[in-house]
Amino acid sequence: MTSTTPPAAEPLGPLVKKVHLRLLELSDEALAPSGFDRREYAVLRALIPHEPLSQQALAALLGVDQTTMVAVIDSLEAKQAVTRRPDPADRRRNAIEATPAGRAAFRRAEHDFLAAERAFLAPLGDAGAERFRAALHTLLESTPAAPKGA
Amino acid sequence: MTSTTPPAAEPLGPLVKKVHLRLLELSDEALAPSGFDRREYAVLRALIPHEPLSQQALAALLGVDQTTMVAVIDSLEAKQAVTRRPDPADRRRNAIEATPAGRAAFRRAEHDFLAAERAFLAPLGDAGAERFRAALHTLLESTPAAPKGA
DNA sequence: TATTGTTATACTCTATAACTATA
DNA sequence: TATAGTTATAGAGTATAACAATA
Repeated sequence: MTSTTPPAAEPLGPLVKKVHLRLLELSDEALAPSGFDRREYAVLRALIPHEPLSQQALAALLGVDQTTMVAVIDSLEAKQAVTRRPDPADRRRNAIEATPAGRAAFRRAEHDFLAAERAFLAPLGDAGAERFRAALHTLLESTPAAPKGA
Repeated sequence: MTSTTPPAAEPLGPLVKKVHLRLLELSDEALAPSGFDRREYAVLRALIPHEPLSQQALAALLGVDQTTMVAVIDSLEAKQAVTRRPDPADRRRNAIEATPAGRAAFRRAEHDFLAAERAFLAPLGDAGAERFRAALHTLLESTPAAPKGA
């Protein structure tokens, strides 16, 4: 049927959720060769331009719990992608820093990851992809969105 | 390079996730007066145009587990929004049907829900909102996306 | 034997609380 | 006293497995 004006549009929530789930799948696939999972990738991405950072700073940057960050750093340290050492200025803090191998592995992972994103957005065309990204930002900026604690 | 070209765009996954979370908040707020939660609303929405339906049919329509559906129908039945009765044609099945009160409550809930969606999309403008919705559909249709079991 | 609905169980993810060591 | 990191625990949400009734 061509002239179907849908009497009831599909709710936005499930629609966005499906897109999100698909992105999670694509991200997992794209990152698989690197050996990093999504969260490790996100931590490296946040860390590398600003290292060294404390675990607390990383947790705040990514908006995740500190207890979660402990586990991610544990894992990245076991993979020798980052190092933990006491911050000389405040020895309660851990100064997290990427190793050279960690930085190189991240660059490779980022290359694959960005390629997967481009492939995902390709059906929208260049302009459409830009509009889509911009729309997401607009929607987020327009809604204060209680900061989780409130 | 000019100093403003973003060297690394924010990954799409977290961006879409934030939009999704915001939509969940808005949906909860919009549905609060009705007394239905998001899942109950989704079941009523799927049920009412096609009732009666079996629990299995509803679960398949919504892409959720059958065990989850049991709990949702339990809850809707307790609120006297739907009735369970054995399907005469196959007494293993439950024929789920909305009560008149359930249908009326759903219509009110849907009114509030759709208004909340419109308000959320308002910053994009009418055309932008349509493009955004269309982009979501395009992205989903373009990616086969392993059907969860595979 | 297969299927619908049900219950009980396990698993994942995340948040909360309590502990330590530093400040 | 307060803070960074850690650990242990509990909660929400969902999936898996086994069971009863029916086909």
